Amino acid sequence: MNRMLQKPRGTRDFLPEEMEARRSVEANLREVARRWGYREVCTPEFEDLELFTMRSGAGIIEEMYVFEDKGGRKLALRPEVTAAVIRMYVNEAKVAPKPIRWCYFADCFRYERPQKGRYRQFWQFGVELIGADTAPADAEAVMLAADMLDAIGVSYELKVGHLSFMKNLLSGLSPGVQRKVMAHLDKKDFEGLAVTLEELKKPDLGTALKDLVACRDLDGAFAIAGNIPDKERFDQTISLLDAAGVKYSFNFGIARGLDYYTGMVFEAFAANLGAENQILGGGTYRLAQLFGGDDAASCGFAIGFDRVIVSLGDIGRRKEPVVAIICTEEGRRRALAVARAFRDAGYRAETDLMERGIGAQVTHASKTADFAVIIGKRESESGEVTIKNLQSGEQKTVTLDAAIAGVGSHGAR
RNA sequence: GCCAGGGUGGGGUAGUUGGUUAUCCUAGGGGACUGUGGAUCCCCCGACCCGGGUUCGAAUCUCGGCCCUGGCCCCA
Repeated sequence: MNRMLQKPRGTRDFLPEEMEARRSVEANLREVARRWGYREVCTPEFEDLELFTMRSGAGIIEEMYVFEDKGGRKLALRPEVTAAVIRMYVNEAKVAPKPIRWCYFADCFRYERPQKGRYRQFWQFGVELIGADTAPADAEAVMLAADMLDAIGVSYELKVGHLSFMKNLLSGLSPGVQRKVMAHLDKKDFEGLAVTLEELKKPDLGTALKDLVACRDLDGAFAIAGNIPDKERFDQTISLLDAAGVKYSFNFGIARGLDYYTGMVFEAFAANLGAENQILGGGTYRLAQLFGGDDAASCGFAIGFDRVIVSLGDIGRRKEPVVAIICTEEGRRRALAVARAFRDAGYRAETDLMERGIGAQVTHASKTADFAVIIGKRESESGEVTIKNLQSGEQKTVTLDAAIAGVGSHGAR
């Protein structure tokens, strides 16, 4: 064992079985995105450090992979994709017809302590809806999120909230104090909250905030926080979600990302994941202006792909029949043609490369394949092939076309 | 950054009052054996996470580090 060749902390290797499972989930997500009109984009794996600090502040440098290139540029491996997509929009696509519907599947990097569902390299499947500043746009993002999670079969709870309720309650406070209060709420640290509000001589606010966080219905939220500026739009969004039959509950305590989210926010959680159980997060935001573009309202979300995979547990990979082409030395050339015929028919066909005897080839095939197609001296003379079903053990000598048809009529292992 | 539990061939394991060549299963390669060898038998391959300390001698005791699993914190 060579210690120099270990993989870096928080990264993973994926064997073929895992990759097949991951790709199958990914394909489901892609298919849902496609049906809703979201087209895939791709941005660089690393960007100017500034792109991320502009959005989220210098504090996040601690949690990023930051490095300097040979030209002395400060760069960072992307910790998320939204900022890059909006940069791309500003750079390349700000005159594209609105709304813009984009999606991405990308690996991201964060320098954090690995634990269940948290890795230093992880994948996100996300969508961004740019340029539609309306209730139907907000509703579409939530509906699409629910559709995607349903499509991959993960069991989840969807929470929808709106930042204006909390902003309403906190409007009298300075931004710094707001941030402090938000931190208390985020941790559900109501004792610390009470102390902070006592210092501000606003003990009543604590009660209202606590009620709001606990509130699970829309009327109640309006009663606690008063009428928010976006009331009409949020009402409309909610009525659209209800009409579409989306299953969700309200949570007006969703506080993360107050920095850049502007209105509706939503999150989804899986029950069986332990501490890192959030599998989706999103909301409406405005970033284009920050990156030098015209103001553009956006709404988007990202799915924590690795957490979804963990939550799904053992998922079946796509089943496909595997055909082992077995031959003797005199049949080898013809075996190549037979293999080609199976491949042309769309099947996965593998030939012997170890120059083993027929028996050993059958042994090997029994572990790795569903069918063995044998081309030896007898088959070469008759012009037929012998096909053996490796599960049932039955075999027969038939024409090549019949053998191909036979594979098609049976399932895989 | 903090806490707990771990780390023996590719996978799973036995082995600690310190003492032969580190056990077994499995996987992989080869042979017996040039048409079913998917069986049987035999052979091969291959490990004590890294480094320091104690000792005549360390997988075992000790210190530090690395990594894994889970939790805390954080979560754009």
